[in-house]
Amino acid sequence: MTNRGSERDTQQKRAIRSAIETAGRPMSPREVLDEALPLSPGLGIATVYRTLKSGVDGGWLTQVELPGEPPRYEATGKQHHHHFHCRSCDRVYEIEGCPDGLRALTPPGFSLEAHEVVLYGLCAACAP
Amino acid sequence: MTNRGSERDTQQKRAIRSAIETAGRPMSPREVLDEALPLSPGLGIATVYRTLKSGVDGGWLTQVELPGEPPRYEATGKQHHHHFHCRSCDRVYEIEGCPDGLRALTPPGFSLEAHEVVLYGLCAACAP
DNA sequence: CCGATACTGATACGCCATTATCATTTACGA
DNA sequence: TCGTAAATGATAATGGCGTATCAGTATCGG
Repeated sequence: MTNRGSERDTQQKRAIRSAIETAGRPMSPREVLDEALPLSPGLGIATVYRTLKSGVDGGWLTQVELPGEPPRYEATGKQHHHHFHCRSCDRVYEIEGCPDGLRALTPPGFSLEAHEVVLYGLCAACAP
Repeated sequence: MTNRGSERDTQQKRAIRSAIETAGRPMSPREVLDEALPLSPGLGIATVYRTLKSGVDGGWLTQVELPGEPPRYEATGKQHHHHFHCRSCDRVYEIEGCPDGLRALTPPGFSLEAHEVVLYGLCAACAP
C-alpha cells in the first residue's frame, strides 16, 4: 500500500515550529506568521492556523488563554508557570514560580483544581 | 426647555440593576437577561447590552475579563478581589484576599502594575 | 394630561477570529 | 523518477458577540 495517514514534514511546518521554539513565549497566530515568514516565504495565515491546531491536537503545543485576548500558543512540556503581559508591546512572557496562599483564598466548600495568574505592566524592553 | 440629555428610570433598567446587585457575582449578558426577565417580562437582550454598556460608561458597572471567556459584569465599588470559576455550573464567584509573593515573580527589569488571579474548580453547590 | 423624546424589542448588520473550500503544489514511498 | 495523496495559499464562509436601525412605547417635566 502507499503512504496512508502520515503527516508530511514541510518547510512551512518547520518554520512555524522553529519560530515558536525560538521565541520561547506564547505567540498569537499573527505573531507566529510574522516570525515564520522569513523562514518560509509565501507562508499563509491559513497554514499557521492549521499547524497550530494540529499542534494542540498532537500535544506539542499548548493553548494559552489570557483575559480578553484571543488564544496564544506555546510549546508544551515546560514546568508550571504563569505569564506577564506587557501593556506596551502586547507581548506575553513566561514567568517562573507561583504565588503562595492560593488555597487559603478558596471559599469553604469549594474545591480548588487549578489556577491562573497573570501579571501586567511593562517588560524590560518597554520599561523607562 | 424640555428634558434634555437626561437618563430615564425604566422598569428594564431597574430589573437589570437589581439582578446584578442581587447576584453579587459577575454575570454574562445572558445570565443578566435570565435573572432580570422575571422582573421585567419581555425584556430583550439588546436592552441588556445597552444597559451594561451605559453602566460601564457611567461607572457603576465593571467589566470582568476571564481567560477564554466573554466579559462578565459586576457592580463597581468592591474592594480588590479575584474570582473563582466553577467548571461545572460555569458561574463565577468573587473571592476575597490576594496571594503573596506576586512581586517576587516579576522578572528583573519588568515593572509590575497590576495582576489577575483566577481559581478553577467546583463551587460549593457543585462539589460532591 | 400632553408632548417631546429617550427607551425598548426584534432583528439586520458588522466585526474578528477561525475554519472550509478548492485548485495547485509538494513530499515521499515504491 | 512517478504517482498519489497530503499540504499549501488565497479567499469565501462561518460563528459568536456586540451594535445599529427603526417603528412602536413609555417616561416625565411642564
